Amino acid sequence: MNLPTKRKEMMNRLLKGQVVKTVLAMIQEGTSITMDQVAARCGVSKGTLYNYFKNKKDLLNYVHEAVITPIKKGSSKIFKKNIPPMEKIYAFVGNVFDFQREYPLYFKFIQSQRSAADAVTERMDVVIIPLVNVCREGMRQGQFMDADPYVMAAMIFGSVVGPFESLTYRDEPLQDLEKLKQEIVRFLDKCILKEQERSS
Amino acid sequence: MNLPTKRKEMMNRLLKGQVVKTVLAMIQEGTSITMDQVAARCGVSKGTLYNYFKNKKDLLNYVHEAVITPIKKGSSKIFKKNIPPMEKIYAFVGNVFDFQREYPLYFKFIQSQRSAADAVTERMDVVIIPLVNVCREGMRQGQFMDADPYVMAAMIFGSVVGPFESLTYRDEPLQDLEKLKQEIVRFLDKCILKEQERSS
Amino acid sequence: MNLPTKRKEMMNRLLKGQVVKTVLAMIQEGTSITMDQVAARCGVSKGTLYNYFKNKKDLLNYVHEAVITPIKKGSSKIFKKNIPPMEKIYAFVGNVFDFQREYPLYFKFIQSQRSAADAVTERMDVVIIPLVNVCREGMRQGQFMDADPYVMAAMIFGSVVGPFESLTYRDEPLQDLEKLKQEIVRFLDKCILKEQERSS
Amino acid sequence: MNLPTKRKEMMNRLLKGQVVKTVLAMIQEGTSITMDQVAARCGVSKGTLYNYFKNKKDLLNYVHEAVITPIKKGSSKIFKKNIPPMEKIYAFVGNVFDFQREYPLYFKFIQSQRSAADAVTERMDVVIIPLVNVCREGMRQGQFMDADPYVMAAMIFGSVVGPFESLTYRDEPLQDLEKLKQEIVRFLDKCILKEQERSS
DNA sequence: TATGAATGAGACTTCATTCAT
DNA sequence: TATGAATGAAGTCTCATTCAT
Repeated sequence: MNLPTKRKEMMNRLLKGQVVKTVLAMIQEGTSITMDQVAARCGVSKGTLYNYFKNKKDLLNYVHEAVITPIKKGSSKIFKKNIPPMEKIYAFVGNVFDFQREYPLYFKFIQSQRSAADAVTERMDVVIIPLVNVCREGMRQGQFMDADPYVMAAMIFGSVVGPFESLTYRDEPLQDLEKLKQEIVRFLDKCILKEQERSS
Repeated sequence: MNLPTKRKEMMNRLLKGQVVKTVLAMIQEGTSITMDQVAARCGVSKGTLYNYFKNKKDLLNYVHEAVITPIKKGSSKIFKKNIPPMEKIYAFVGNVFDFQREYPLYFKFIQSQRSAADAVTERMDVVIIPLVNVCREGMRQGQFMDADPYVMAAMIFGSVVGPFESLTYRDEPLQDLEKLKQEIVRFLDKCILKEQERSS
Repeated sequence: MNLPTKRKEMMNRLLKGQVVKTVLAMIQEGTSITMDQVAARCGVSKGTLYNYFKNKKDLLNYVHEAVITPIKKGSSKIFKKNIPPMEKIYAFVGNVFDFQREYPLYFKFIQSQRSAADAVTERMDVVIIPLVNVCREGMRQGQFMDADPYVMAAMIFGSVVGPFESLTYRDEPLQDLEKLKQEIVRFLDKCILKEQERSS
Repeated sequence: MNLPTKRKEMMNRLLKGQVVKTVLAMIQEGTSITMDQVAARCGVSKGTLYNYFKNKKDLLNYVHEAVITPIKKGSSKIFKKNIPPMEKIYAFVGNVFDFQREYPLYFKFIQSQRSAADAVTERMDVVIIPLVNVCREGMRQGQFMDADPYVMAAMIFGSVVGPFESLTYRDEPLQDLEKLKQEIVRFLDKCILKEQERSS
C-alpha cells in the first residue's frame, strides 16, 4: 500500500466515522436525516458524501453496519462459547449493559430508518433466535425450567432490554446501573432455573 | 338526524374505516404512506381525502386513535378492576390475545409514523406503568415475588407481546394460539407468584 | 310574467344581492375570495352559486358591475349635465362624498380582483377622461386656469379621492366629513379657477 | 473574497436580478405569479429558485425591496434635506420623473401582491406623510397657502403621479417628458404658493 | 332547483442526485 | 478529489368545477 492510498484510506475512515457519529446523533435528536444536513454537520459538501457513498441507502446501510457489528460480534461470541447455558444468559446481560448506549441507539435506528418488518427480522436473527437456542440447550441439559423456548427468550429479552426504556419513567430515579443489573440477574435466575440449580 | 345526514355519516365511517385499513396495510407492507397512495388504494381522489381529513397529520392521528383506542380501553378496564393483581395479569394476557392483530400493528404504527421517543412514551403510559402498579400491588399484598417492579413489568410485557413477533420464525409453526396463551400464563405464574401462591 | 317566474326572479335578486354584499365584505376584510367561503357566508351551497353564476369570473364580474354601475351612473349624469364646468367639478366632489363608502371599495375591488392594467383602464374611462374633458371645457370658456388638462384632472382626482385614504392616518382624527368637503372645494377653487372667477 | 465566492455572488445577483425583472414583467402583463412560471421565464428549474429564495413570500419580498428601496432612498434624502419646502416639492417631482418606470411598477406591485390595506399603508408612510410634513412646514413659514395639509399632499401626489398613468390615454401622445414636468411644476406653483411667493 | 361530496389540475415545497468547475 | 449549484421527481395541499341525489 503506497502513501497516497494510505492517506486516502485514512480520509475514508475519518469521514465515514464522522458520518456514523452524525447520523446517530441526528436520530437521537429526532431530526430528519437529509443528505444536506449530514454533509453540513460533517463539515463536507454534499458532493463529497456521494464520493464516499453510492447513495443515501448506502450511507444508511453503512451506519447500520457500524452500529450492529459490535453488538452482533459480542452476541455471537457469547452464544458460540462453550459455557453452561445460564452463563450465556449472564454474558448476554453483561453485553447489553456494556452496550447500554448502543443498544437503544440500534433499535432507534432500525425503527426510524428501516421498515418495521426489517426491524423485527433483525431483532430475531441477532438476539431472539440465539436466545431460543440457549434456552433449548438449557432445557435439554435439565438446568432450565420446561417452557416454550420462544416465550422464555421473549421474556429474557424483555427483562433485559425493557428496563432501559423505563429508566426515565421511574418514580425514584435509579442511579446505579450495577444494582439494576443485579436485580435483573436475580430475577432471571428465578424465572429460568429449576429450583435445585439456583445459587440463592 | 335526517336522512342525508345519516347517509353522510355512513359514508364518513365507511371511508375513514377504509383509510384505517389501508394505512395499516401499507405499514404492514413497509410501503411509505403518501396521500396519493392512500387515496389510490382507497379508490378515491386525493381531494376527497382532504374532505375527510384536514391534512396528513390529521389522517395519521385518526388511524392512530383507531388502533389505540380499543387497546387503551381494554387495558384501562382491566387495570381499574377490583380483582387480585394476578387476575389483572391474566386479563392483560387475554386482552393482548384478543387484540392479537391490533397489538403488533399498533406498535408498528407508532414506530413508523412517530418519533422513537413518542413510541416509547406511549408504550410506557398505556402498558408498562399500569403493569408496574399491578406488580407493586401484588408485592405489597405478599402474593408476588419481591423484585424491581419495572423489571417485572418489562418481563411481563416481553413475555406476552414478544412471542407474537417470533410466531413466523418458529421452526415448527404453532397453529393453536390457545396453547401459546396457556404456555405464557403458566410461565408467568412461575416468574411472578411466590411458590405458595401457585395453583400448580 | 307568471308567479313561479316572478318568484324565481325574486330569489335571483335576493341571492345575487347577498353575494355582492358578501364579496365586498370579504375584500374589505382582506380574506381571500373562494367559492366555498362565498357560499358559506351567503348561507347557500356551492352548487347553488353555480346555478346563479356560470363560474367564478362571472360572479366577480357581477359584483364588479354592481359596484361600478351607481358610480358610473352618477358620474355620467354629472358630466353630461348642461351646467358650467366648475359646477360639474363641485358635483363630482359631491358624488365622491355621497359614495364615500363605495368609492374605496370599488378601487379595492379592481385592485384585488383584476389586473393592474384593468384597474388603470377603468379609472381612466370612468373618472379621469371625463374630468379631462371638463377641464378642457373650463379652459375653453376662460374660467379655468390654463394648464395641461391631464395634469389638472389628475390633481382633481388626487385631491378628492386621496384624502379618504389618509383619514385614519391623521394626527388628530377628523370627525366631520362635511368640513373636509368644504376644505377640498375651497382648495380646488384656488387651484382651478382664474382669480377673477373666484367667489372668495 | 476568493474566486468561487465572487463567482457565486455574481450568479446570485444575476439570477435575483432576472427574477425581479421577470416578476415585474408578469405583473405588468397581469399574468399570475407562480413559481413554475417565474422559474420557466428565468430559464431555471423550480428547485433553483428555492436555492435562492426560502419560499414564494421571500421571493416576492425581495422583488418588493428591489423596487421600493431606490424610491424610498430618493424620497427620504429629499425630505431630510435642509432646503426650503417648495424646493423639496420640486425635488420630489424630479424624483418621480427619475423613477418614471419604477414608480407605477411599485404601485402595481403592492396592489397585486399585497393586501389593499398594505398598499395604502406603504403609500402613506413613504410618500404622503412626508409630503404632509413639507406642506405643514411651508404653511408655518408663510410661503404655502393655508389649506388642510392632507388635502394638499393628496393633491401633490395626484398631480405628479397621476399624469403618468394617463400618458397612453392622451389624445395626442406626449413625447417630451421634460415638458410634462415643467407643466406640473408650473401647476403646483399656482396651487401651493401664496401669490407673492410665485416667481412667475 | 338545491345540495355538497367528489374530483383533479395546479400551486407550493423538499430533497436525493447529478455534474460542471 | 472536492464542491455546491442545478435539477426534477415526488410529496402536501387548495380550490374551482361537476354531478348524482
